[in-house]
Amino acid sequence: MNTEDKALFQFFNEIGIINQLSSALFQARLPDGLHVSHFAVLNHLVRLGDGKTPLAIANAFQVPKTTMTHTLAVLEKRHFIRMAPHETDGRSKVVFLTDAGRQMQRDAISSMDGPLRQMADDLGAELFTELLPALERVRTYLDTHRDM
Amino acid sequence: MNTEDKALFQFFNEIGIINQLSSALFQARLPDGLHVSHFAVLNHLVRLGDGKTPLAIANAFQVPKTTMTHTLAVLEKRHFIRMAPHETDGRSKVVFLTDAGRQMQRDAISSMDGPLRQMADDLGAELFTELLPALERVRTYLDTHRDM
DNA sequence: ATCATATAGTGCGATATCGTACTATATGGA
DNA sequence: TCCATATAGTACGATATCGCACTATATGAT
Repeated sequence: MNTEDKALFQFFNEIGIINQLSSALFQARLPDGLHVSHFAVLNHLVRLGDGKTPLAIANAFQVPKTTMTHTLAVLEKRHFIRMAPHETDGRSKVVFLTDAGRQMQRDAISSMDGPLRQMADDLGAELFTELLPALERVRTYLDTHRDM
Repeated sequence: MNTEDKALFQFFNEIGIINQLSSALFQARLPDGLHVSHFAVLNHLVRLGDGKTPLAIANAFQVPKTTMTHTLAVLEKRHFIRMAPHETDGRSKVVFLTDAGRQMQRDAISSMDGPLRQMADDLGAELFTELLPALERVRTYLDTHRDM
């Protein structure tokens, strides 16, 4: 492992730790025992629109479809989403947000408002905005090289 | 949620996705069904030295101590580590790497060599080295503001 | 139209993660 | 010394994640 490799290795190490710390932080703030993975799905549907198939959502998060089946079952039991049969594909389903689901997403977002603002104050929002383009490059690359 | 908050939110979103994608990538390459969390502990002990207590390791990864108990039990069953009583504190233990554990860490490292080099070639190693200082700032901040 | 193959979703079992409660030991003050 | 409190680790149960196998439906070739 040469110097370049070490840098990349350390990069993913930092990513992992930041993910762990920030997830724990968000988790502690989320209302009503909502899990981060549940919020992520609600947020995805709000941002990109609902009516997506379970498989499409699983692919978006790069998790196995069995995992998404479980997550969606929890969200449905809590009445944050509802599942309908797919219009043209009898094998498939489509996922819709309920009013309660949209409300929960808003509540979750605002529950994170405090920590986010604190971080922006302490570290400066530029730090994050400047990192974003590079992170997006890495993310896009990984997304298109899943079988590397 | 204002524009600054949105940038921070998107930042942590990117971090989460990159973590998911890179973990999946590493996981698929790790030898012998080794889990990423197991490798992380072995790697930690190699890099920072063994003889640490389970609690110290749990704190380093910011996971609950019960999680670390489980992880260490798996590593011990596989003979990658051994646990010894603490010299001066009867409540505590210390964790040591075995030769097999050190060997497994080396094998795991080299199993990731291919993808890492590929990424360095495709994206440029500078991309990662330039991001590192900022990421370290964020990580250190989160680490010292766990109860935010 | 038939059939081989691919795809969407689920059931099930294994493992990882985590919260709560418990035991054993340590520590500091009366 | 005695005791209240804090700390290290674990047992146990709940949930999340994931791989494998299965069913139902779709698609494409003949």
